[in-house]
Amino acid sequence: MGRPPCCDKVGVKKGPWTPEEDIILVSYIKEHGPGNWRAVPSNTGLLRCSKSCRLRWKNCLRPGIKRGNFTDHEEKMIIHLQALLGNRWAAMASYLPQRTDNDIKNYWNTHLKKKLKKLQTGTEGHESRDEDGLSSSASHSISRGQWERRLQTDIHLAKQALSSQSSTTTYASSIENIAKLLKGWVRNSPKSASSNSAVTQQSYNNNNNFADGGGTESTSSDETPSTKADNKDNNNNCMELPEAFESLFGLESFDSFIF
DNA sequence: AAAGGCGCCAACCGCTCACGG
DNA sequence: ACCGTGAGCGGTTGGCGCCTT
Repeated sequence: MGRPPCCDKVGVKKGPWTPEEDIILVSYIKEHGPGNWRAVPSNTGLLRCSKSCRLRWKNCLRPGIKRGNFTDHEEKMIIHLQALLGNRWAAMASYLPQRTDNDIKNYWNTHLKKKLKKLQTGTEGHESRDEDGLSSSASHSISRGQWERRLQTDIHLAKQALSSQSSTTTYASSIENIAKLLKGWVRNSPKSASSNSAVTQQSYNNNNNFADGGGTESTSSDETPSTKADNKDNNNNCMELPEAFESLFGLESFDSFIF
């Protein structure tokens, strides 16, 4: 007998998460706390593998996540950290607690790599760079010790910024995360706010970007988006989402988050 | 207005690590 | 010391929306 796959390929749902699934996951974690991911699918009835649940929580639902544009300060920190740590995204994320490793990785790959490449071509021949376009260990001009001191300063500043925001990154923040996701869903689904899960999921996932003031302000409202094969198995008895939200988080939560 | 290309990001995949038996 | 299992991590991909032609 070989080693069984980490998750049963049969009966495991893949693809974008629906609001219903998010709510189930968050309410489960509210009760049991994050961890023991193996038990999550069986205990919640979610047709997702443990990895998928962990990732969804970590990258989208957990409290305190900041989305949207990176600040100059964050950008500089990432560049510093990348020079110091290499592509250790999780380690970098520990210095930027509001950002996920996935976010940092994506930002590096889509923005910073190019930015640095441009800079590199601008200063061609002045210093050697690795394949990511970085100064090799960013070293020749300043010492590692200097980098680390600079980093410590940045971390200190970041911590100050964090503590000034909220001392309690509580479970409420993940409610807020879902609310923000739902906000996009509501905007895009003026007609069918309930059991048409195909519409629900499509609109929902099209609006996962809840950047500070930078969310996708799509106003398209007339078309039912195409249904993907993956969505076929969406059940028909899903709760109306605002209701589900409110029943989980309190009667007025939904309105207060959405409006 | 339509088509194709590009950018972005959520999610998946496969590997490694950590830990308990 | 070895093995099995779950968790975590980094690389990669898929697909949607926007932009350009």
